[in-house]
Amino acid sequence: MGKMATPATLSNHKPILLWFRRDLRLADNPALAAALAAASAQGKPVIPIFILDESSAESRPLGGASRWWLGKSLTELDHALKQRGTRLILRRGTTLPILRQLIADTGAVELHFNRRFDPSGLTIDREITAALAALGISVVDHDGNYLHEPTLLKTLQGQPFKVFTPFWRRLSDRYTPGFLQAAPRQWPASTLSIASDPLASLQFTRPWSKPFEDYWQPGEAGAHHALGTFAEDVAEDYATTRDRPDLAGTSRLSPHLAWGEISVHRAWTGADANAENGGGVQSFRRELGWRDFNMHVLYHFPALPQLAWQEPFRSFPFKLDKAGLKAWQRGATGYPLVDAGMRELWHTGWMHNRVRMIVASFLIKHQLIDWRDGEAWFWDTLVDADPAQNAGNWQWVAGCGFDAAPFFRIFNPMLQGEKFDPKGDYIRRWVPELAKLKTRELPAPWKLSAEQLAAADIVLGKDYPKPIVQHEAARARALTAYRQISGKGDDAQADLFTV
DNA sequence: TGAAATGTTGGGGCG
DNA sequence: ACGCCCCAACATTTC
Repeated sequence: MGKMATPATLSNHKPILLWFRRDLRLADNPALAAALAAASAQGKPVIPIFILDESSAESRPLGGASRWWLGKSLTELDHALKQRGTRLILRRGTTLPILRQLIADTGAVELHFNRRFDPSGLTIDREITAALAALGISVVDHDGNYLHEPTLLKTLQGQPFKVFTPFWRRLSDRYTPGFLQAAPRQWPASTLSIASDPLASLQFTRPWSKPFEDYWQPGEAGAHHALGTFAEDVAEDYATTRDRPDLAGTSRLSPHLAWGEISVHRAWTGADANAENGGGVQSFRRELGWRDFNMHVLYHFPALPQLAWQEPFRSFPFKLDKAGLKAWQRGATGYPLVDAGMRELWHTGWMHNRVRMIVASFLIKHQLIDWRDGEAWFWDTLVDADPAQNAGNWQWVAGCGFDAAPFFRIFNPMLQGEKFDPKGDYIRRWVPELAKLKTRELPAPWKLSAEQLAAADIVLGKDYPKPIVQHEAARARALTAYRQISGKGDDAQADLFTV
């Protein structure tokens, strides 16, 4: 019993599989810790694997920016494993046959992973668990990705939460930091030789993703570095600076959390390195709470990425406007703050949170374009794209989700610029053709005189687009459309297509 | 985690 | 001195 030494030749016969998914880290990883503990107790090797499965009908292919990040992150993980004497085994294809083959090739008897709750992931995991259990494999899943897994929190009536604030109250009342454990210093020795698909074969590059390297350090080390910077320099004032896209006022942890390069428990506890960070840390933890809430919502409403939660919105009179969608995607709406955000997204794979709300509101409410078109664009271009966060936040802005912003809350891009980019630094950075304008001239260049434009070397419609919609009219049109679906409108025949 | 329209108040200019 | 008007500042309501 117990820790009796086992000859290495025998031990290799029954390895333990450690299946990485969106938890690409060695520290604070319950599945990893359990696999290593079992291996150590039984003298077995541990084989770390990652499977890129885009085969199942319901699984959504990764977006381009996510692919770029994943390739980098897997490289980092493989590097960290090599430092410990092993390496990451990569496979691309359908999960179950790949696992079956690995088990047949290695004689593995045990599989560990951290639970996930997105619909396609859940489907695959249930299938795997049943199929491998039938083969006599011990499949062990772990709690490693959320503050509270979505299966744990229910209202007093036993229902899923539909409103964030009570959800958050319950979560933060009950929360105690979950699994935290330093990365292992070494890996169990193994003589197994297992083939791995080369990273390049997984096609992780996209033509436009090159500049991302200037802005990000994917991988576990980069994640911890980002948290350290946040705790030291940013967290204290986070409650206010997080709304300022012109400042480095956010954590920038979202892609690291999306790929699980850092544990959400580590982010929770690590944010208050300084005792003075109180208010900012509370505000940051609330954002982590939104991450849990969105997963909670997706778990209980799996159609979230495709279907409005609130039924009246399912018949919202969206416009089919390919040109308008393209203008939004390219950052050519003629509204400088909107365009700045869309260009930041394109160049860096990320957009400041407040600006995300503004550009999303603009697409849905000013342009009357389906929120799912925006969701799809973000899915392709965000390095932090996550099925729950992306869909949940788009439905929130559209006003059709759980606890959503009311539809009649329509952002005014000019006002938002004055409030949250008061010196115009953010607009000037991402829309450099407007850089010579005076700060008060920046939010609405179409209102400027010929002299003002000339002084800044701008020809409107040539150097920078004219606005594709007119704010006041677009706002009125959105409210009309909203009244129409909410049943409050007696003007159902109102012309929604002339702004 | 809005904005605009509408309502109220109070100081100051003015006859 | 007083009432009247204007309007900025603030508050409330509406979308």
